[in-house]
Amino acid sequence: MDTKPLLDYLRRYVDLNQEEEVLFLSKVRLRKYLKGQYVVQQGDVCLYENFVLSGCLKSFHMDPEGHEHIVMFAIEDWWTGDLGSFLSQTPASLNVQCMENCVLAQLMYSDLQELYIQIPKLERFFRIIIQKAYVASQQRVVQNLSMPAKDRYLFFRKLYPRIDQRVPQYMIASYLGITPEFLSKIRSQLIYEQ
Amino acid sequence: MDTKPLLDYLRRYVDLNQEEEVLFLSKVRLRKYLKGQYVVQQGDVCLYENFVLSGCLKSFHMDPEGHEHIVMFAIEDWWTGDLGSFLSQTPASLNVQCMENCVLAQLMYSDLQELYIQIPKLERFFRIIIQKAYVASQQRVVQNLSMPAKDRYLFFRKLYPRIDQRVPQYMIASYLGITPEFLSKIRSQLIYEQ
DNA sequence: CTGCTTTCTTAACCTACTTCATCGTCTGCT
DNA sequence: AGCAGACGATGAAGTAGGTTAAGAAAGCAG
Repeated sequence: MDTKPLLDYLRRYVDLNQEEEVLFLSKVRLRKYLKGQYVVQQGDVCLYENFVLSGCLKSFHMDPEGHEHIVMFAIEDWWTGDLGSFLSQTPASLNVQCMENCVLAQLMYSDLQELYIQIPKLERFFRIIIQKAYVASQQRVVQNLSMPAKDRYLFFRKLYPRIDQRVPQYMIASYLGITPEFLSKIRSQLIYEQ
Repeated sequence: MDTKPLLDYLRRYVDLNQEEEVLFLSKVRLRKYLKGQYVVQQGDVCLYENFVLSGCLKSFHMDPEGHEHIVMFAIEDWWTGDLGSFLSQTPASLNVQCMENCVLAQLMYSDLQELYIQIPKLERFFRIIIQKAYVASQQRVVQNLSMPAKDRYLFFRKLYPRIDQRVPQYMIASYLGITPEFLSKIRSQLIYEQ
């Protein structure tokens, strides 16, 4: 498993020379996780920003009653972690857990700070990542306020076609903010409608 | 109306010398808006990041059926605008409208880019602002998924004590994602409970 | 003070969604 | 094979929240 997908991703947003790319990669650490393992735990400081080379993860918040609320999924070519915790180096409010065996490319906070100094262009790169995360989150707020569950589910399928197949239904229900039973009902209704 | 509150805010996060502060302020433009005026309109590119010196604004998304969904409020010492649109200079998905006469300190996108070069420390400042906005947005996602309307309202009152008094109830309802009638029911229930 | 508009409340009825309980199906174990 | 545990489907009954419609308060112009 190599870091080519990460480089490809990087090159989409910022133009580094050979030397800079080597320096960047020297700070990247590959790490394997098994299905079920936690990459970030609620309450801990999120030490790494993680680029998914292979596998599938969920990030979720556990509320005081012990219910999971899935905030996002991540598969190949996505970033994951608790970005808020990572950026401010304060305790995470999210858990990030592997739903399959995963290979992640990890960037440590302190290394990233060094990289910013050595390769200022990277500031731009990470600003874009934060920005995209922010826009996505805000869009999700508006959707949860304005759409009924069925529409949110249809939107979800359009937005993440590859994830819909790969993730158990009750987790999609959690992502949508409804019960698995109701998602089941929505699905059977959608099949009937065709 | 002067820019002291903006300077105070700035100083909380970044340490500028006299010269840098003067340069920063030279790029800031004060502007008055009347009640009802739009600072940003859905579809336009958001040209300014706005610091509220006085007044009260709402940012909301208008859905295809013509319903408003309030994403956030802003009063003195808050930033407002469509941050996603501003950062990427793409069309805004939000409207920002004054609910009272307002005085805003505006920073134009191109001026901010220049400032980043002249005062690199400002990158840090704005990264923190984006970060805070992102964390708040994500927290809102989790809350909308996990809490019933009553709890969300109680949380809202705790988080924005000054805004609760200042904003008509039906807008708070829109922010919470419920109808004004239901908010009224919640409120009378809360009074009864004491 | 009067009348007009905008906001808030109340109440009856309706719907989207939840809860709970049951059953069928598919895994993977040993 | 045979069992256990996870997952999904379905249906009955309950609840959170929406809709509609009417009236009471409250702001504000004349």
